[in-house]
Amino acid sequence: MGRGKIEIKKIENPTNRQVTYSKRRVGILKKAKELTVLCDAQVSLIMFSSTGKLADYCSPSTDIKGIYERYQVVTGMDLWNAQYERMQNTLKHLNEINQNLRKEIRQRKGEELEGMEIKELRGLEQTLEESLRVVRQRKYHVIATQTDTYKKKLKSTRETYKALVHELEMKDDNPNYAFSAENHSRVYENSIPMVNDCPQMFSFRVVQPIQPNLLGIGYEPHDLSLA
Amino acid sequence: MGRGKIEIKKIENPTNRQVTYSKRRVGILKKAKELTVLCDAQVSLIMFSSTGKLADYCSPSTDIKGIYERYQVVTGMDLWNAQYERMQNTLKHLNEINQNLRKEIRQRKGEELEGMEIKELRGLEQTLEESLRVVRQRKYHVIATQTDTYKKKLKSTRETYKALVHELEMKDDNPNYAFSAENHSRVYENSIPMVNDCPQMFSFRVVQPIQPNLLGIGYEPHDLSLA
DNA sequence: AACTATTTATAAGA
DNA sequence: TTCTTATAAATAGTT
Repeated sequence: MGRGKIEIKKIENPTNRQVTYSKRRVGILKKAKELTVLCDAQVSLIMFSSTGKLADYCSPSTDIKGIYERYQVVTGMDLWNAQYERMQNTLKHLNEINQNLRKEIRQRKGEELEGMEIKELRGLEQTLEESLRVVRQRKYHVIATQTDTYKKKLKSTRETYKALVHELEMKDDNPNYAFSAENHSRVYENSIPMVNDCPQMFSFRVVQPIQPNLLGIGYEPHDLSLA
Repeated sequence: MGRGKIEIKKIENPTNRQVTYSKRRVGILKKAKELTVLCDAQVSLIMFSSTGKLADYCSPSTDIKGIYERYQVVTGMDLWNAQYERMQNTLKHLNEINQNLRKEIRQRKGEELEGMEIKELRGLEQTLEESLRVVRQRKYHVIATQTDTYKKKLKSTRETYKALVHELEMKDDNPNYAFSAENHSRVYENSIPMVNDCPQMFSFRVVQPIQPNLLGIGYEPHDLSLA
């Protein structure tokens, strides 16, 4: 489209090449814009001249980053840089470790034992026996500690109560002993939360368990009896 | 450039728009290629139609990655950050899951029980009891299967041995039974490999435990009892 | 950068 | 989609 037809091959004359680049750059940019507007398309055009000068266009409805990400999604192109690849590998590795950990848990739960040999089964059995021993020991320890705490609290509450009764008796005997009605009620209020602080201590043989969900891990207790 | 001049604004008729997109897409791609060749430029062109279809061109001297990296250098824009951050988050999340899985395993091993309440300890204890039960059951099953297999093999070997002895007795009692000296020696020759085929079957009850190693399964050295 | 002869792209129609 | 064709647009060579 010009005074003469030209062959599509590199223009060897640098000046000529630069002139043609300038003209055609304008042309293609215009085409890109028109395409965007006419056809409601998203277009990204990036050009580097042979001298390294950048010219670009991007549809106003998006940006280079958006185009780039969308391009990645559509083409499935990955490994765009070493870092990405490294992270991809780490991700894969972590996933594998996760799978193995999950498998170990399943086996410790007694699931998925099909492939195991006697040696392994015997080892697992012994590990579970030892674990069970430790858990039981710990449970008894906690129970003992809590019972102890409870006893102390109960004792303390009783003493508060006794003191209170004593105070009331004093007042009955000697009305001048009481400073005010306010003091009285305060002592009563304090004694109640001390009992309610640890409700499970009183109810755990009776009430059905609310699932403890430590770290999202439940061990599914069937009952709460002390064994 | 057509039968009539058109205004550069969105073509509302979808069919028309699609047709125009197809035509102009070809045109602009051609322009990009020509620019690349004629002017020795590096061009990247990415287009998404309004229906989301991708079309792209990239100068053969480079690739999309190269273009975008160069674009980043020139503009100072960071195109990788979004992607990087997303992966970083996934990585973090996976690591958290990993930690939780490890913690669950440790607790199932009876380690790290300090923070657990009675409820949880009781649940864990019951889970371990159940697991232990299943593992034992499985162990017994495997042992039973193996013992059974061994018995069958032993029985089969004994029968082979008996048949052999019987044959030899026949020959001793009635020399005519043998057709020739050659036959004799052949029978003897054959009998030797039959015994040697499975030497452990004969030595099993006599010799001190050379591990039978049926099916490649060995036992834990410290405990071979079935309980 | 401007001009313009010519080629090229493409809008509309089939 | 593809082909055709009249016409608009782009641009090569020139000034």
